[in-house]
Amino acid sequence: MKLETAAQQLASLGNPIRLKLYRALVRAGHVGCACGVLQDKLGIPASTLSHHIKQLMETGLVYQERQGTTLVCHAHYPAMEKLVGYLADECCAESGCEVSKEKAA
Amino acid sequence: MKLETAAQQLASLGNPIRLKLYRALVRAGHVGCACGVLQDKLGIPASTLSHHIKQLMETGLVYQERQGTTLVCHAHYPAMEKLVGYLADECCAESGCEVSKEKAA
DNA sequence: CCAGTATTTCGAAATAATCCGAAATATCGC
DNA sequence: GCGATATTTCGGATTATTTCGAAATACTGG
Repeated sequence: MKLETAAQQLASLGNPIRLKLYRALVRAGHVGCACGVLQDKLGIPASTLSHHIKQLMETGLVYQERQGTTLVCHAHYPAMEKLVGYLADECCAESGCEVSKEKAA
Repeated sequence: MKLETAAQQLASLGNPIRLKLYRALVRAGHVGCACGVLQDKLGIPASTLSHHIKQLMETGLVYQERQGTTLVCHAHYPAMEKLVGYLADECCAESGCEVSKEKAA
């Protein structure tokens, strides 16, 4: 994974609205969540929400799928796994933290 | 962990220079790395580097410790573990991804 | 306490992000 | 194709981030 890509994904999660939005999608699981529902749930204007969803899609953390007249948003789990892996990758190589202990086990 | 805190930490990692810097510290392990060494390693002006280190310290991902005349920077592993945990927390509750399989095991 | 090295603060310009209303676009069922 | 519903694009004002040189500050060793 490229550092530049990871930085963009982290930046896209580094905004309270987008993080809230992303976590709502993660919680929604594989059925996803419609833009309109997210709008109601988060209580923010449609144009602002659309802007943030777009950013999350550009970094590959979220994708959309049309179902009838609505667009359903999904968290792209593999992308998140890769990102977390990238962060944990070199984690605590020398300090023997929990994460590295789990890796060793 | 507060969403606001997580967002700030993610944002602080969401910049190529800071991510590179942070990963250098992670790789350095418990011995850490002096500001001056980081400056040479990353090849960026001291004032810019200081600015980015400050941001990482404000979010709690990095801390400094004085050793003689130099300031040594350290990655704060527990903060990273909490952040990764926050992201993985609700990950794939319904989709059965790798992470949730590991959690179940 | 002075010289020397290490790091931060200041200042200021360039660039980018955030926000949201209004208008535009997309899709479906009929 | 028309009307209804859903979502995005546009415009632009406001605020925040990034950058780095120069000056200021912090600390140690002697």
